[in-house]
Amino acid sequence: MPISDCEVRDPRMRRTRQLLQGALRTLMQSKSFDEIAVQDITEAATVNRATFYDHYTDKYALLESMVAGGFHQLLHERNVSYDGSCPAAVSAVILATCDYLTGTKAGDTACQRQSAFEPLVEAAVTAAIRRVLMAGMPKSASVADLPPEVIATAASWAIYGAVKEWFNTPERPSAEYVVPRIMQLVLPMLPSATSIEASVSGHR
Amino acid sequence: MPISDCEVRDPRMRRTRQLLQGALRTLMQSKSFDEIAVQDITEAATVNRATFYDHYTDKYALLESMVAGGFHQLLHERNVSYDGSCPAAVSAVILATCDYLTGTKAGDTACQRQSAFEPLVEAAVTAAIRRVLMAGMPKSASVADLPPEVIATAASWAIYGAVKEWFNTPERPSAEYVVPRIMQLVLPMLPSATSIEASVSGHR
DNA sequence: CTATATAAACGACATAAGTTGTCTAAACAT
DNA sequence: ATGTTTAGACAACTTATGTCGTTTATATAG
Repeated sequence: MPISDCEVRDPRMRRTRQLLQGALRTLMQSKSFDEIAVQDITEAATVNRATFYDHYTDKYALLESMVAGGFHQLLHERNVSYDGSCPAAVSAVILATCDYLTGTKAGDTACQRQSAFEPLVEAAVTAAIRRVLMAGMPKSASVADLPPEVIATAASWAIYGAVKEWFNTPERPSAEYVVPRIMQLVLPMLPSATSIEASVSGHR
Repeated sequence: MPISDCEVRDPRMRRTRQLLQGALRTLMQSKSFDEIAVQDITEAATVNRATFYDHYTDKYALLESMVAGGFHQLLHERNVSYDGSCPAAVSAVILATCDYLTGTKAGDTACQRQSAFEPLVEAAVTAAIRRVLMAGMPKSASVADLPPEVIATAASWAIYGAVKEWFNTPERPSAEYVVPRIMQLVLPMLPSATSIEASVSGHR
């Protein structure tokens, strides 16, 4: 039973996990994810195949941890703190999701383009988005008599779904164009937005 | 290369595919999906293992086609026509999604409970929801200057995400309770809802 | 009813996935 | 510095995956 990726004290574990992640990263530049065997990864990482299973249950788990890590880093680079105010954070998260899919940030994320639509990756990304939304949400907030968890999940999936569809659009407009529009689409779902809506009471 | 599931003329193909689906259904009542090998499925279906690959590329493809079929049937039982008016259809779809996850309708769907959260299944369900939403959406409609495809995807993901989170809630309320609330959460995303909101201009 | 085509059965094969147990080496506390 | 703890290397093994070619049975058209 492999151990969680974050908070790995032992430098040996850090080392091998980084080797494995780096190997997968490299391999994904030439092959698609499901063409890559565990053996390929371990060979590229100069790590024994059995060792792989000491860290991840399978190659999907490795991919998932890479994605989660990459996305979190992307958020961090954009200074999206987990306790930021909601509307600004939402905008940043949407933009980060766009960047993540398009792979604007070379290096870390470029390789993930091909596998971006693997359902497992999607699950990892929505989970990351959800975490941000939950953090930026007033505790025990409810929009339609629904608990914050439900709202956060729905909103995170909506964001990812919208960005994904945008990404798939041929001749898609720029991220700068869609981000505010997706935000407009999603904001009504979020508690702070409702209060804004209530206070303004007549918009545009 | 296996052929699409719908419109299979040859009764031999129908037979074997039904056997395979039934076998997976049965097996999933005792094992979780990833504990099931292709060999297990074919043995239970009294079908040669090689034959399996004449129909599905792998066990995930089989699962996906089962899910899509089951969900569509569930919608059909609820008389959700693909050209129905939006608000009513949305409510029905949300309810159908709840039913699908809880497996209220025994037989077809009960077995899928355990694997309901497999990302691949989720992708199949959201795709099915999206199809309904797209059908019930005025062509070339746009909410926030976004194309209907983006809206439909975002909404379908939001619906599934909300229902999923509700389903995971310990001591969750009844489906009858959440459905209208999830609807309230999601409707602002949809074109017909915006017009309603605009006309009412002061809710509740 | 017969001929054709098409699907399933079957066996065999190569490759990949996981598992297990032992031994070695690196980390870290005292 | 030393001993205990824990991770990695390695080999061997079991099981599962996916493919191929041939043979047999069934469906359907004429």
